[in-house]
Amino acid sequence: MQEEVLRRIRTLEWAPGNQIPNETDLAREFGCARATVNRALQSLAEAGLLERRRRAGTRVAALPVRHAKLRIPILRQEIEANGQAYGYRLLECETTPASERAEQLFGKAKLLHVLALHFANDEPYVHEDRWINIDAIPTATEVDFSKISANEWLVTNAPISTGEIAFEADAADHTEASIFGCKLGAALFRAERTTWHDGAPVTFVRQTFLPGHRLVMRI
Amino acid sequence: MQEEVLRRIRTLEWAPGNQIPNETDLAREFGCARATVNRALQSLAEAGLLERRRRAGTRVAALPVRHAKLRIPILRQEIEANGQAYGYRLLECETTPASERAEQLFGKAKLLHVLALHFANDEPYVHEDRWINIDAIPTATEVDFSKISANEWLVTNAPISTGEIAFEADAADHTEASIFGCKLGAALFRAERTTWHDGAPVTFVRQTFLPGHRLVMRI
DNA sequence: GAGTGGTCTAGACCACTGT
DNA sequence: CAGTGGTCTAGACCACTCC
Repeated sequence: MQEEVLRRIRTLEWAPGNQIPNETDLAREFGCARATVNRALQSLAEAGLLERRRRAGTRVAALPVRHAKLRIPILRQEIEANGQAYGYRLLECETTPASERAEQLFGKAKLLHVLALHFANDEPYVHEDRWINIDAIPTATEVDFSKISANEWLVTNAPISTGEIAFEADAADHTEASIFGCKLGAALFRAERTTWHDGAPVTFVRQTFLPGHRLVMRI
Repeated sequence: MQEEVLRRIRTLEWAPGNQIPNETDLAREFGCARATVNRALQSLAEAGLLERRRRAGTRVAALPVRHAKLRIPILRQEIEANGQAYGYRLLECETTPASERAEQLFGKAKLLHVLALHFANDEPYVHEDRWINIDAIPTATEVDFSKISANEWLVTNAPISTGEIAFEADAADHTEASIFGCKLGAALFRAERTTWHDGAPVTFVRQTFLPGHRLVMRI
């Protein structure tokens, strides 16, 4: 049923921009209940292939905005899924005044600053620079982040509601060059993630990956 | 209903790894039909917050793999959505033997090679290097890609079933340095997309963004 | 084998919105 | 205001899988 609809879209039998029959008619044609048609079409709409509006009906998306789903695993899982041995080392962990960047986000909140390295087969894989809002998660000060990565601890101990993740390319600074053994200014892949709970920022982390890292998604 | 479940997960009232009541019980508790509970829980499972298995029941994900949805818009839409004027220029378009990289993917297929620039407010925004499998889309040879970008033409004229997109940071080569007015070796953000239809590769495109570009997603 | 989620049906009412 | 999708109910049967 959903596959037949997909086929008609893909073969351009139902061309981009065109309206398709309404749910009741499709239900009759396929000999199934309207609820079944509804689920199938909603799923395709969510995937960006259809555009649905009440009264206006359902159309094949003219410029289908494809959606890719990005799995954001814990780094340990990502590394172990690649068949490599995971390692972790805490570099620095202190309550400290916010950097300029962190202050923009957190304001005057009390912050914990955590620097750490994640290893794959004993090679540096990610350099992590994290700020944690102590006002939002007071128990964070009692954790020994040399034993468990902030990455994993937060996942199970911080109630998180929304977040944003951004990716960019940037030049390696002195620290990163020495960590990854690359040249100063080499192109590195960065991910910056911010999470909020109840409108308050909980943590901001900048993860810098080893040179040559690729982020891959299926469409 | 879904919100109440979400609340219990977020406040750790239902802690990671713990089993939650089954659908029938929840339906009774919330005074709604089981189908309603089912939809709510399935939606949360899709978001990575719950893990569901028949007979074993539903658990709060121990290490919730968060999913971010990446919208992959047509470049024109992306640029215009930023309130900038979209521009496009074809640099080169010819049927040509595959590059080493392209040959890996397409084998001996007949290929069209398209080089183009996308502009935002007359500034170079993306450099696009694309290979199109003519055997898969014969009509591509009849299109004037100086008038419409391959990006937009393919979306409405190529039946696409699956795809993969990868992001990486890379050093600017001579061409890119002169296009974007940056230094040789500067860090640039690249996206490489491959699409297939019926198991055959349709197109491979490498898009290189202007220095400082960020890809942002909500979680 | 029994209990769980997965999926369907048939029907109902509602919310929105284009005409 | 009429037609569309959005969502719910109550019930049924099935598929899987853990015990």
